[in-house]
Amino acid sequence: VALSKDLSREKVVDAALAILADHGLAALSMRQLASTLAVQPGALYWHVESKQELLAQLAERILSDPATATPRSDLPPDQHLRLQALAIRTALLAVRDGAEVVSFALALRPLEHSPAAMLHHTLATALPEPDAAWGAQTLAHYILGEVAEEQNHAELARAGIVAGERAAAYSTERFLFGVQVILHGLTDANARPT
Amino acid sequence: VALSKDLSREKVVDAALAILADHGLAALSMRQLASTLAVQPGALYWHVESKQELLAQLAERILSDPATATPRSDLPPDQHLRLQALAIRTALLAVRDGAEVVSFALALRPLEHSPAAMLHHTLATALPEPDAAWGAQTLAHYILGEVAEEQNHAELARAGIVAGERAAAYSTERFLFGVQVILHGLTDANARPT
DNA sequence: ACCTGAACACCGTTCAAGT
DNA sequence: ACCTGAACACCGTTCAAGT
Repeated sequence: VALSKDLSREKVVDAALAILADHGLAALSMRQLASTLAVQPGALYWHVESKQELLAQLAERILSDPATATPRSDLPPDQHLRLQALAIRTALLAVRDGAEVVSFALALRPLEHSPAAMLHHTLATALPEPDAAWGAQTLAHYILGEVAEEQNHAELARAGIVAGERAAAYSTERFLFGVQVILHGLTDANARPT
Repeated sequence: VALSKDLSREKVVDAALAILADHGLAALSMRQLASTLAVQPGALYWHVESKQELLAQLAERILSDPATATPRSDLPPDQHLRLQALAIRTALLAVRDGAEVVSFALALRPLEHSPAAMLHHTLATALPEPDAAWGAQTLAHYILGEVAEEQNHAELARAGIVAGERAAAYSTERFLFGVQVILHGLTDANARPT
């Protein structure tokens, strides 16, 4: 993407994000990344500690969009949460294997704008603890799981390993059904196990 | 594990499961598997089509336990579902990286005993379609997401990449909270988006 | 300070050739 | 029918040496 020399951490992450978006996680190797930047593989390690850390950087980038573009907070909490969930899903879908990269990064270390933290911010205005925190985690799991399945399926279809199938199977409607189920289950005090 | 020659598909899967359970997914390479079986790497490909297919076989093994040991069905559906969810979680936790292997396999191809199908069988006795089917998927995502996070964290802690932390963070109680939220949200007709 | 060149220790998969 | 030997085309990471 940037064919000139003089690497920087930013250029490395930019180029990596471009490879991820265009060709997916399987195509994102340190060696391929180096060749895109017209540089030897070892040069990358001056700017980034490891491939794991690079993936964490990519996850921050992917999540920075829905984190900044937060919808107007004058809405009732449940509507606000639906918009947030949709915004997170859209951001993950915008990059090939986005959900897998974010899931991996979340396991690796806390992220600046984790989905659970974003949702918790809103959920805390409507629920007591620990319901708000646990509910945010449950919602975040659902979002990442749903998108990861959708994208995994898309990757395998692209590789010709599974049938292409109808695109309607993973519709926004279905996604919102799950969000609605979780939100409805949360907004009842009896949800806590006794 | 089986040091004698005369390979078979079963012996290959057995040995692979042993490596997975003992050392995790990162240690499960075809070459390492071959050396465990005292055989050349190429020999494996006579008995299994690819590493992907081998992982799918492992997923079937992991899930065969909670699928057969189905709890008595004379219970009310919600109690039955809680026991099923716990049984699936236990089976996934029994093998290192179990949730990740099952998630990958589910993306690859339909499994004999997929968590969603097992849960759907019970859920269909209490809900109309498509609520039962979508609800089963939502629950399955939650279970896999919860256990995957727990296991990913454990793997990274084992590698010394993240702090060990208190084990109480991922307790059964927290898991059941999420299950309860989803079940409660499902058992209301208003859960469907309008 | 930043990058090259070259190596180390690995991968999954294929396939002629042997038995 | 089943396995070996050897290759093909890759990996992530390190590190002396250059500029």
